[in-house]
Amino acid sequence: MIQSVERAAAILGVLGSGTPRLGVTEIANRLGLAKPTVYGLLRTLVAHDLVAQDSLTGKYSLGPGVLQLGNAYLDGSELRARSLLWAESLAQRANEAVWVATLSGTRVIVLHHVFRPDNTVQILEVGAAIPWHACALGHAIVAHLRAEEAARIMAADRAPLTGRTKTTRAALGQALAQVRRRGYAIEDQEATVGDAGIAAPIVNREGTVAGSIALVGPAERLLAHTAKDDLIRAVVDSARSVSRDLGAGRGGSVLTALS
Amino acid sequence: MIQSVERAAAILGVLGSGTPRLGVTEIANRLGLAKPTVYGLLRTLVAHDLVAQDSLTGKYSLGPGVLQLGNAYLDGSELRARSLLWAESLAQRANEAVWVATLSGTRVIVLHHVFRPDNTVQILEVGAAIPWHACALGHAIVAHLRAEEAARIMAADRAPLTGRTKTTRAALGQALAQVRRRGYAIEDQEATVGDAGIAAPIVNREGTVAGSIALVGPAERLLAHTAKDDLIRAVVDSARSVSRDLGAGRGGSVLTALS
DNA sequence: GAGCGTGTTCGACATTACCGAAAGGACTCC
DNA sequence: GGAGTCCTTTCGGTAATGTCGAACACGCTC
Repeated sequence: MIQSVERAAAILGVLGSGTPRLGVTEIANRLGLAKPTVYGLLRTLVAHDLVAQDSLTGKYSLGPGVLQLGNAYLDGSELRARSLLWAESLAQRANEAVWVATLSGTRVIVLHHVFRPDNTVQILEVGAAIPWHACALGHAIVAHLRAEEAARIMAADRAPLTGRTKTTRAALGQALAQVRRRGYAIEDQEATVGDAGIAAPIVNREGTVAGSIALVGPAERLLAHTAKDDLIRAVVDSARSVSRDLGAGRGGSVLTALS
Repeated sequence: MIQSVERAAAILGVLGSGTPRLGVTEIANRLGLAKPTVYGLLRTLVAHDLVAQDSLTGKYSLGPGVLQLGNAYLDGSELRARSLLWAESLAQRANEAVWVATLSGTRVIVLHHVFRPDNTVQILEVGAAIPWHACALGHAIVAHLRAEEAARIMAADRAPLTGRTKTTRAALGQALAQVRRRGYAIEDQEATVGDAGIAAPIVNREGTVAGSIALVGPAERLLAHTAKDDLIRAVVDSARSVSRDLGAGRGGSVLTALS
């Protein structure tokens, strides 16, 4: 594990989380490093456009290079490519917004977002990072990880986003067990007040979770008794279709949970 | 300039350009490094989710972390934030798509994209990287850079994207001089066959170019004699408005060129 | 104008990452 | 089926490399 690269990545992480513009001193303090160390790393990152420096204040922020890389990631993402059509079809069938996501660290990153087909103004959430414990997308993924990975993720901090966010280890463990039993995850206003989610895991050809697909929308619509079961079926069907496109066999450990 | 970080950035660059999945050997060859060196760097990048490894083939690709960073960059971008409203208004006024971009290396990165307001299916180009010499957005920016920076960028390779792409130093120099004289840039099918662009530079509070804003659409509509002058005026007005919001003074070196 | 807060430069120390050579697998082709 | 040929990965010595303390230059506030 190369130390300086690790520190450079840590700097990018700090610049990417919360406050967008930081000084050398501030970054050095947050990472517990000497100022010149951080300065050298920053200069290198600036040279590669991964970090930009405000020439007036001297403070640093992320640079346009990371956006370019992010776009390249999306272009190359097999999960995203395979889910485009199924996500569209799920959105039409359910008349709700669809998100496809994958896990990165302890957060879930939105790879694809199909707007609810009703011509209202919606903002694109592609690239958004959501704490895994606060959304159905995250539950669907983490519930099917290998035990050691799941343990590592459970050990991380779990700050509540709304009054309904589950944060205790017991509550989350129980939720995950339920996801494994049922084959889908439901979240009711744990990430955003008013919004709920229904998600199911997507499996790759090795039989491990590659991500998840979810319906996201107002809780009263998504969880209404009249619609809920149909929506769940639609989500699970879509997840299975994407998994099949990714090459997952029928006998995968996760797929059996879905059937 | 820290060597290992530079090499890590180079690896990200290689993974982000063209072929999405590469092996250790391939990357090592392209960068002229020893295999174990690349391997160590990759392991570190994988640990931070900036790179992902296909556990079946062993090959590497960009990871979800870069997408998260790209999104964070957009959230923190002052240029993007200030241009949101003006871009929307420009799109309405011109009834064409609007792009806002900034320079990264020798390419122009799209920060914001307002669809043409006609309900047709369009794909979002945010994050796309376009060679500076092939688009009006790039010309508008490079024409107003400091001489040394402009020289550095002129020195880079200029591959043609269409049959009409200008690639000679003379032709580009002449085009840039024209941009400086007129205060806007026009491109006719140099990046994409059928599409043209009209762009104007955006200036920050220090009086240097922060990016550019452009109308992008079919050449026969954008460059029609009946509409062209109105569209140019609309673009230049928008660029000036965004610049003002960014705090640019009236006496800036670039702004004078605009008036 | 003194004091504090920046971002930045310098240089010596020893930590650190580089690379050659070789090992462990997977696949193919005879 | 077994030898050949890729591939990724591991090891360990060497010297290049990045780290950090102290000091500099600058802008701001009091």
